[in-house]
Amino acid sequence: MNGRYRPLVAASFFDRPAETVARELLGSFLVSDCGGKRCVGRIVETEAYPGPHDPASHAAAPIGRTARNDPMFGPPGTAYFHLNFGVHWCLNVVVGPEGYPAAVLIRAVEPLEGLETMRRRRPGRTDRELTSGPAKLTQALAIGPSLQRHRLSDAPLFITPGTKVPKSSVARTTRVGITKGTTKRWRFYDRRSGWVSRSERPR
DNA sequence: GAAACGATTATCT
DNA sequence: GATAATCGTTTCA
Repeated sequence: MNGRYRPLVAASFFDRPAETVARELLGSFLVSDCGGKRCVGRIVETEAYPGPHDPASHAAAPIGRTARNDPMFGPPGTAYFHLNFGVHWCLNVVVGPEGYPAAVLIRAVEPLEGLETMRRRRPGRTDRELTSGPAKLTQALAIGPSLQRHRLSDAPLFITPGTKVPKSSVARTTRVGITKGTTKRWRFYDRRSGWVSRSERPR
């Protein structure tokens, strides 16, 4: 059961350009029942990786389709988990038509429900540090590559409409931590939230 | 505070 | 063999 949260309609919402989905995902709720405890976060920061023309994408044109990026070619509304620096798992939502590699990275959420469980999973952290980064939130929600290609309309990990972020509160910047495609402003966040990862790393 | 840096491993050249 | 869509600790001001 999905409890009191109603799943998004996957096809219509996610089968659109990554930039559009990244902006509109702000304010949605990410619900995880993994590990037997319900944890809910409001999505406050995202990044778009819109296709093969994006040199920063794991599916950039020179790379093509490989074992690692294959989930990005899957149907819209499914999960793509990738490992970063050998240690951190990050969650992406696959968007656009099946067969076309595009995704939205979920960079930060604001804890709404299951705070005690998240604190137990990330001991010694302040509440702000629970979910204010792409690999922090996967730890707090106890999610990872066992959910590779999982449909994000189904338990135990799904996205629901949540509360809409007004246009005036949406900030748009360049993406964080990449070395290619650094001029594109494909990062979106809710400027009212205290859970946004501020790390804009200079190059 | 801000900035530097090491961890740790799959993936691609 | 180099690199990477990060995090957490240490170091310095």
